[in-house]
Order: sequence, then C-alpha cells, then structure tokens
Amino acid sequence: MKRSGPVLVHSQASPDARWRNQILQGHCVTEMERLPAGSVDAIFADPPYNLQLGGDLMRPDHSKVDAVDDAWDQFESFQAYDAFTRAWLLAARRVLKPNGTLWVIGSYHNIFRVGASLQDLGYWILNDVVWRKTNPMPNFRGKRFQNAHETLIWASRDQDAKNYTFNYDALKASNDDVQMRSDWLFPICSGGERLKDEDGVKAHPTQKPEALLARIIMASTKPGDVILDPFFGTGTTGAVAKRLGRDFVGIEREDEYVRIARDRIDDVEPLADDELKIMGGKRAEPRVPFASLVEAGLVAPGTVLTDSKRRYRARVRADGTIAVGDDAASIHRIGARVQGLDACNGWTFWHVSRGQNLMPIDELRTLARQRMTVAATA
Amino acid sequence: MKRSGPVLVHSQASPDARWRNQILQGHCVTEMERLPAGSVDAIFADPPYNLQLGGDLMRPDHSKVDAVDDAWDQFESFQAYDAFTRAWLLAARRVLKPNGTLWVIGSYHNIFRVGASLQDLGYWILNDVVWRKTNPMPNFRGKRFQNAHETLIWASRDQDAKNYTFNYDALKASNDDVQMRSDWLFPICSGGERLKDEDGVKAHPTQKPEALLARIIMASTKPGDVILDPFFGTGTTGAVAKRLGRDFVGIEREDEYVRIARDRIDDVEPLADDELKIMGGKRAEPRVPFASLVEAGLVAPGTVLTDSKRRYRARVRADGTIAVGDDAASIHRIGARVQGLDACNGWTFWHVSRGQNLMPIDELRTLARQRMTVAATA
DNA sequence: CTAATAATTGAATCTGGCG
DNA sequence: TCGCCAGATTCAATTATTA
Repeated sequence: MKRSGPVLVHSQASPDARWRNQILQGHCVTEMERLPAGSVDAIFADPPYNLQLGGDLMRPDHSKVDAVDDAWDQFESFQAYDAFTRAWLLAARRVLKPNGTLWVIGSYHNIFRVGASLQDLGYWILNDVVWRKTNPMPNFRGKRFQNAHETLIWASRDQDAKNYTFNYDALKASNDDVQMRSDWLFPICSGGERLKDEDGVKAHPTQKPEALLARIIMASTKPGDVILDPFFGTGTTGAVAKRLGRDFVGIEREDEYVRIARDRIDDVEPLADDELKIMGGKRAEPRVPFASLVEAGLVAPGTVLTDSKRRYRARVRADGTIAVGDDAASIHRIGARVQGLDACNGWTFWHVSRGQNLMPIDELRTLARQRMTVAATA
Repeated sequence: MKRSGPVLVHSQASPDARWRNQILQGHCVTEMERLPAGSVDAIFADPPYNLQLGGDLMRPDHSKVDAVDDAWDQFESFQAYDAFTRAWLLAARRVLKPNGTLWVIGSYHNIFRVGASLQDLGYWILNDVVWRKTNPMPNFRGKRFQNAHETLIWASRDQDAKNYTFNYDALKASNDDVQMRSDWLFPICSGGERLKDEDGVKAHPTQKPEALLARIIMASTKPGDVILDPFFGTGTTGAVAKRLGRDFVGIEREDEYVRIARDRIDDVEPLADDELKIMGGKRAEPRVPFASLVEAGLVAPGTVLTDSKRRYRARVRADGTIAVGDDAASIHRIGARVQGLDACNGWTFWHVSRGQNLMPIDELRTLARQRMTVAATA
C-alpha cells in the first residue's frame, strides 16, 4: 500500500515517533531547534554553497545579498555565509548525541569556511575525505584544472568524544583487507538514479549518489541509528538510511523537494536484518579473561607457554597468571617484561605446543568463546 | 665550479639580483615585507600545519612514530594560528604580481583555516587540488580512515585576475590528452630523494616530493618566472624551480635548513630548454573495494556467491563482507576459510549466477573499473 | 654474487572499560 | 574524574640482513 506520508517504522507509542522517519518542512535551524537535544546518532549535511542562491543568505537586516561585483560585497557575502553556517552547525551540535558524528560535504567555494566554523564551534575533525568523481564535468574554458572531486569533513561533537561509531573492520574487509583510505571513488549521480520530472529535467541540481551515502552510513552508524539531514533535498539520505535499516530525519523547506523525497522513500524496500549485520572485529567480541581458560580446563596449570620462536618460556598458574621464575603477572605484563617492552598483547604473543607445532593462546580463546555461545543458546 | 652561495642565474646588473635565486634567512613576514611589491609570479607555501598531537603513538610492532613535534608547528590556539596565517597571506599578496597565483598545501588540521583566511583577504580560489599519496602512513589504531591525502589550494591574487598562467595544453598533453584533474597521485618523499644527515636521520620532518612541486611549477609558471617560497625548509621549491628553468626566492629561519637547501640547489643542473617538455603518465589500476560493487548496486546485499563448482555458498552483506552462516569477513578470508586454506583470491574464487551460468566477481570488478578508467590517470 | 626475508619508516590531532 | 591495565592495532616502499 502506498502512503502519502513517510512510513513510520517505529511504534507510535515511542516518544521519537513524532520525528523519526519524518520530513520536517521548514528552515533547518528552526526545525533542528525543535528536536530534542542529544537525540541523533549522525548528521549528514549538504549545505548550499552558491553565495548568489539568496534565500538563506540574508544580511542581518534581512536585506538580500545582491550579486557579487566587488571585493567589499564579497566580504559581506562571506560574512553572511559564515553566520548562516555557524547557526546551523550550532543547532546541529545540540541535536547530536555526545558520541555522534557530523558529515558535511562541500566544494572549494564553501568547504574552507564550513571547516573553520566547525572547528571554532568545538567539533573535532576526524578525517577529511575526498570524493573523487569518475565522470566530473570538464572545465570547458581550459582555464583551470578539471574540478574532479568534492570534500567531506567527518567530525565528532567534541575533542574528547572517543566512542564514536566507526565500523573499521567491516570497511577493511570490504576493501581487499586493507584499511579504507580517505579518498573515495564514485560516479556522479546520473542515469536511472537521477530523479527527473516529467519533462526529463533534473529534479534537484546537486543530487548526491546513493553509493556515497551508503559508504558514509555503513562506516559511521549502526542499524537502528537515526541520521539527521538538515538539507534534505530530494531525500537521498533518507532513502539510503531506510534501505540500510537506519532511521532518518529530514529537514527541507521546498514543497516540491519534500513531495519528491516522500514518494522516493516510500518506494524504498529495507534490506533484511540478516544482510545488515556489521562485521565486528575483536573489539566487538566478549571479553574472555585468561583465567577462565584455566578454569575451563583449556589450559592446565603448569602448562609451559612460549613465544612463537621459543625464545621465552612461562608457566601457567592456577590463578590465571603466568610466571617466569618467581615473577608472576598477567599474560600481557609478563610478555612485555620478557621482551623489555612497555606493552604486549599476551593473547598473540604466547603459544602452547600442539605436537610439533605452536598454537597462539588466542586460538584457545576463540574456542572458549564458541563454547560460551553454545552454552548461552542451549 | 662549486660555489658556497646560491647560483645567480640572472645578471648582477638586474635590480632583482639582490633577491632572485637567494635564500633569505629570517621570519617569513619580515622578509616578504622587504621584497618589492608585485614582484613574484607565483608563491608556493607549505606553512606549519598546527598538528595537535597528544601522547606518543606506537605502531602495532611497538615502535614509536616519529611525530612532528617541532616548536615551529606549535600554536597556542586557533586564533593564534589564524593571526599568523593572515599575516603571511597578506604579506604574500603584496609581493605577488597582479596576475600571480598562490599555492598553499595543508591537511585537515589547518587547511580550512588557511582557505577561509585567504578568501577573506581577497584571494580568489581557482582550484583545490588533492595530493593522493600512494604510500601514506596507516592509521595504526583503527579509529579513522587512513589519512591518504593532503589538500592544495590554488588561488589568484584577485577575483578579476584573468590572465594568470595556466599551461592547460601542456598539462593535457602530459595526461594522455585528457585535461588534468584536481586529484593527483604521487608517492611521499622517500628513498634517495629524502635528505638525510650523516646518521641517516631525515633532515626535515615534512620534505615534499619534487614531483609534486614539478607539476605545480609546470602548471602555473613560465620559464624565467620567479617563485617565492616563504617556508623554504630544505629547498624543494628552489631545487625544482632551478631544474625547470625558473627562478626562486626562499625564506627560511633555521640555519641548518638554509645550509642544506643551499648545497642542494647548488647541485641541481637546470634542464635544457628543449627538455622542458612535460613529464607525467599513468599509474596502476585503481583498487576497487568489493564494497563499492555493493554500494553501486552491481551486487545486491543478499546475493548468493558460489565457487565455480557450486560447492560453497556465501551471502553478500550490505557492509561489503560476505557470510557463511554467521561467519562474516572479506571475500578473501571467507574463500580461504571454506576451503581450509591460509589464503584465497576472492575475486577469482567467488561467482554470481547469470542465468544458467556463473560469472566470477572479478568480471564485475572489471565492469566497475571501466566506469572508473577516466579516473585512473595520475 | 643473487634472491629471499626482515627491519625500518612516513605531517598522526589514533583505546576503552572498570573500579 | 582519574588511574590502572587489558589488549587491539599497519600499508607501501625502501633498506638491511640472511640464505
């Protein structure tokens, strides 16, 4: 069944129901100020950058900024643009959860101003990312380099926010097992993906490719998270968020864009939960103390541990510590001590003999984890 | 004949002789203020990045990363950094000819502030350019994207400066007859090019590759032009300028850097006029992450992959990993795991069905690469 | 001597949970 | 909020060492 409004994925009883998976029609600052503080997990913003677009770019006295024709006017425009930028970045920061992150995309016309403003407001830049376009528009006059990229800034709300979402292991696994770089290659939005009206005229001048949003959302959010887009346009963020099992909030002023985005998002079919799981790394695994391997009988007290080259030896004790001579401590401490280092991951450093070979105790931990899972599900 | 001071290429009688092809030792602003107004054709500036590093960073092998912790990179605050930036940008603008252009390089730590400041001062941005590094330092803690690029801003002195030098046709000819893009690929400066002292310690922490300077100089200056570098360091700009038949002015505070730069530039042999044609060329095929096939919709999440004999099956997930049961990892890891091997090339091992037949996912990658061939040029 | 293997290194704003 | 400590974490290229 087709509905005229956006689909509410969550229960009406939820206090979020009023704004989750909705498009709020209005000015981005006004609408963000209505949202609860600390309520969204991530923000993606594609703010206007053309200084002549008017609308948002008003002088303090509400007069419209005219076409740029001299240096002083230019300065005025930058001032106006900065005021606008600070206003929405400030409102966005209030809405963001303490460990939420913000993405902004822009070109050289505006991105330096946006970047400086967000630093001034206390955001902490995590990365700048360049979207390299496979098929950028040529420079027709041959007076400059072909403008073949746009810049994204990824920032946390505060400098000391350390627990932001970053699906490092999934990104690495999807990238031939090397970590994902800060330069991404995607085609611009065209073909069937590009929304057009009945006359074939593009519905929005700066529609972003869904692939770009998909990488952003997969990288920095978890299923069920809510993503706010204060410059929603024709709703790419909402469409991709819905498809990827995330919630969204869109803010958009123009009737026409709101209508198009609504229809577009209604047509999106979310992926099954099974396909949305994010590969976690070791950090996501439950913590297993070495002592529990001893308790479970996977390692007997008295067992001799060695490093991979059998240079160092340590004995396992019943309390889950290991000892070299009378010097007993954790697998990590002793591993560090014998090597003369500050730190050591004892799980990968120490091995047990299995016949002729050595096996890292980390594999015993994997075994213990499997048993725990079986026990929990039984 | 070897000389102790920099070589004067132009006649002593020239009024420029006092400062052309010289290294001026002193503060960048002070020294620029001594130069005649409107006297240089181009400026390349590699200012301090204002890195704000916490404690030590260790590699996984417990070795310490040699951080850029030099005094010259330390600033009290963003305000202090902005004041410094405005001061040198202003002095630089006075020295620049009306049709001269400015290049600045930076990272996300400083480039947004530099870009906003130069816009405020009346410079007009022509392009931002990204230097993609073939071999950047990894992100050791897996907390962010690998920082694989730096940003350059190319700007004219004024908005209405239309007659700046841009060797469009030469760049195009050197780039397989397609126009030069704003994303450039170069290795970092290492190996024999990297200047080191007697003990093999790098002479300067942030020496830039000559190839980068060569492209900048070939793109935006003419033979005989003079290029000013207010943060001369060990003189890469001077060395490349001399080699390419341009003049230079370097400003540098530290004795040691001045001495090294002088010796370095003395050893440079300028190219003959007819050798001043272009260098360039293509680089290796771009790495295509499996994730981008998923993001681009070439493989839908939920798709079943099999090996060529349909013995093994795995499901594609939205994060770009594939899963057998709940065991998810990269196409390579899962391929290895199901076969009980240490390693496996997932691109050739896994297939998708196309009607009755199977097609290796490597063919999908080829398809994706074809879309991306335009971007493969360095 | 060559070839294989190991060690080194580069502009880095690089941990997290528990008590 | 702070201290403690478990324990997770690297890519490409060059240079040094070993076989």
